[in-house]
Order: sequence, then C-alpha cells, then structure tokens
Amino acid sequence: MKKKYLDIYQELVLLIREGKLLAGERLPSEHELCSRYGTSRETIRKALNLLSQNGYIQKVRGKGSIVLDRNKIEFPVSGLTSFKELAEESGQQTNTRVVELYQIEPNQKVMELLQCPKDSYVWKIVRTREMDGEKVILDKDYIRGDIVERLTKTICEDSIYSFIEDDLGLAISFAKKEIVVEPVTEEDETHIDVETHDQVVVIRSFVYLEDTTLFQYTESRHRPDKFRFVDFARRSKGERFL
Amino acid sequence: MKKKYLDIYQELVLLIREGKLLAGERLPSEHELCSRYGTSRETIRKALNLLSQNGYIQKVRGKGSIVLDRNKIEFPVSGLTSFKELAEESGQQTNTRVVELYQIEPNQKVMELLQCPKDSYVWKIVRTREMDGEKVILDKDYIRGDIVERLTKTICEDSIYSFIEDDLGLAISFAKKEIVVEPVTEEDETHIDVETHDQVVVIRSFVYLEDTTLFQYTESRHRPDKFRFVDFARRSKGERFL
DNA sequence: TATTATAATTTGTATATACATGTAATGCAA
DNA sequence: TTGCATTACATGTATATACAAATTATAATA
Repeated sequence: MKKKYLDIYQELVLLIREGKLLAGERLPSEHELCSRYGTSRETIRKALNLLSQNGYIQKVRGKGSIVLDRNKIEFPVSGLTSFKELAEESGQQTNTRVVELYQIEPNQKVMELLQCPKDSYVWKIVRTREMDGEKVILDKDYIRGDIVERLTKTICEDSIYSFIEDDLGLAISFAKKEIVVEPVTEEDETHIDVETHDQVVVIRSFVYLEDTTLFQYTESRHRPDKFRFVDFARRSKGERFL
Repeated sequence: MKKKYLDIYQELVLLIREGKLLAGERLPSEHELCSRYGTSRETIRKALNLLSQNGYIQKVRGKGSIVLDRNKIEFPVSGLTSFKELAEESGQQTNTRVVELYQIEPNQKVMELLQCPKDSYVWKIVRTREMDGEKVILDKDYIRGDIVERLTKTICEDSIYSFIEDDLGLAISFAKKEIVVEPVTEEDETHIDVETHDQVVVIRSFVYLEDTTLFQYTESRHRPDKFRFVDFARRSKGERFL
C-alpha cells in the first residue's frame, strides 16, 4: 500500500533537516498542504501529527504549525535507535568487537526473563564498543533462539537490528528501558577502559515484537563520562489527570 | 468541548490499571467499542492510539488490541512528570526544601539560554528533595519572570507545575532533556547527602509552552544510587529509513 | 486614531463511507 | 482427517463533510 501520509511526513522532515523550513517559521496551512499534495485533510493531519510527536513541529490551534529548533540541543537518541545508527548519525569513529557469541543452556535466569519455551535456547552476545580508540561500552544481548535461529559474528559486528528487520523480516515494535548507575563489575573492568571510574551507567532494555512477544533483553553498560541520553518528550494528553 | 476520545481513553486506562483488563487479553474490537460507546470508529481509534503511545496496548493488524503488562517493569517516568507527581505515584516518603528563591539580574548566562527580553528578570529556585530522610536530589530551576510573575516559597514546596498549569492557566507542551553523569560540585556536597559518591546524575531540561516559547531551564542533580529513569519507547514509523 | 465588532483563516473534534490488508474461522474436497 | 480455498472479521489507509474553537485580519464605530 502507498501510505501517503508517511511519504508526506518524510518529505517534510527532509525540508526541515535541510534547512528549507527554518525554526520559528510556519508550515503551510493544512488546507494549503492538501491542495499541494492532492490529498485529504486527514491524511495531511496524520503526517503533521507524526512531525509533532517526533519533535519537528508544534501545532498551535488557530495559528498553524511552527517548526521547532531541533539542532539547538542535539537530538533524540530516544526511541530504539541502535548503537550503529546512532554512531553514524553523530559521525563518530566507532568500532564493534564481538567478545562472546554462543547459545546458553535452558533453565537459566535469563530464560525465565525472556519467557522462553523450555526446549529452546537463547543467544548470548557480548560486544564492546569503541569510540575514538577507547572501549567505553559493554553490550550484553540475550536473544531468543527460537525466533532468531541463525546468528554470526559478522552480523553482530554489523547491526543485529537491521539483520532482524531487513533480513528476517521481523518487526521490532517497542521497548521498555531502565537507566541506572551501578558499581563496576569485574566483567566491566575486563572489557571497558574504565580508568579511574568505579561506576557505570546501565541501560536495561526489554525489546518486543509486533505481536507483543518479548524476544530480546539487553544490558548496555557505559563508562559514565561517555554516556549521554537525549530525549524529546511531550506532555501527554490524558495522563495528567490521573 | 467534549473530547470523547479522551474520555474513552481515560476510561480504558482505568480498566487496565484496575486489572479489569488483564495483560495479554484482547480489547473489544473497534467495531464493538463503537457501539458500546456510541461513537464513530475514528473516535475510538484516537483513543486506542493514545493507549498505544502510552504503552497500555499493542495494536496488531487483523487481530485486535492486546493489553500490555505495565507492571512487570515499573513505569514511565518519562514525559514531563514532576518530582511530586512521581513521588505520589510510587508512594515514597518525600520532602521538598526550598534553599534559594530570588530573581537574578539580566545579562547572565541563563538569561541568554532562556532567550529573555533584555529588561525582564528570571526566577532562580534551588530545592533539595528528600527521600526516606536523605537529601538525594538537588533541583535548580530558572523560570522566566515575564511569564511567571508571582512565585512564593509555598508554591515551590508544593508543585510549580500544577501552579503554572492550574492557577496561571499556562499550557506546558514539551521538553528537551539531557541525562549525563558529572563530578560532584561543592554545591552538590552542600545540599545533597553525597556520602562517598564523587559523581551525580544530571538531568538538564528545557521546558516549552504551547506557543513554543522556552520558559524554564532545570538542572536536576541526583545521587547516583537513588537515580532511576524508566522509559517506554516505540520504534517510530518514519524514522528508520533515514 | 483607537477601540470594538465582525469576518476570514486555521486547527481540533466527530461522523460516515469505501477499500486495502492481515488474521482467524469456516466449509468443501480429497 | 487433512489440506486448501473461501468467507468473515479485524485493523490500516484515504476521502468527504460538518461544526467547534482559537487566532488573525478586516471593517465598523466612537
């Protein structure tokens, strides 16, 4: 199917990112966009709502849609962007090294966490991430083997996400994340250049597919001085009354 | 105006939070909900999309809407929830102490940051947050004086947000946040029970009103062992192709 | 001129309809 | 019973219309 509203959204995103629509300016009115794209107003509104949710514009009733300044404070890393996608965006020199890659036995703590069938297995992947020659991130991934059957070192060095989505055709849908600070472990010291730091920032993620099956648990351990989390958040409509 | 979809959304949220709709179960179909609430399908879909965005349900094409398990991993703090709202939700014993509250001179670094008119002033509020008898958070707020003219110690001890929204009638719309880890400053040591910690988690927030004016800058400094950030994130539709 | 009232513009909400597409149930045939 | 095609049902997309509500522009009035 076409999905006009997605096309329009992406076209407008490009206009903003390329600076052809500047921050503070007003987008053409919905009516104007209708005739320009030859679509109905609801379709335009779907595109504009996406822009709004992702922090590109602010809609103001009676006035119009105002382009926001995305560059002032760098940008969202939120969502489910992977390390690789993120690195590419920021243009940093990065490197991924696969430390471990094997299937772990059933009946372990992680198996329960991932709600696996009893006879299946789980992939354990341990990777270090280098930025500017320093090992600053330790990623420990646990992926359900009954969902992802084949997994190679090369795939892990590239991007697991793009393999899962593009090659396997699985749709990653949402994740629950937790960010905390914890003392460094022996494992951290072995794989990360912790220097004098005695704590690391830990991001624990539970990643779900479209059919709500949990298929991955990830622990991403960052050296604190290299950690940065940027987020764009809207005050949600209904929640504030509860 | 009525805003039926908001009513329906909040009613369904209650059903889920009270356990009358259990995780894994399916919501009634959109068609069913239409006749039950006596509305059109688009209105139902607006309510369901809100549920989806806030992590209550997962919509699966051809099947229906599945209730997600919000309790397994505690819950979002994301968005713009304030310290007070958050504390009340988690049921923790908390206390807010106002350390400083005054108007700062123009032509300071913060004035530029807040893009103030030259002749106006800015409120500076410094507060400590106690949890279970320990001072673990230091909040430094800077608020534009030309937008919020009156501000008292009592208001700051309560909730600035509810004062701004409920009393002043201003609509807080969105925020850009950054989370980093930084060394403890003298100011931190003075106001926080840092104990042996030599670093703090810093959340810098830029808060905007509906008309896109930046009106507040906040630096929230947390003792690392008491810091926790929980987030629910959907893989956004358009972004992954860029 | 300055103020006020009115009209035009713009976004928000609600409804109705049509068709596409994915999933589940049904029934028929081998 | 099994396998396959059909049908029914569910959500996704697109269109059209109507009215509400906020803002801005215009016109009328003092």
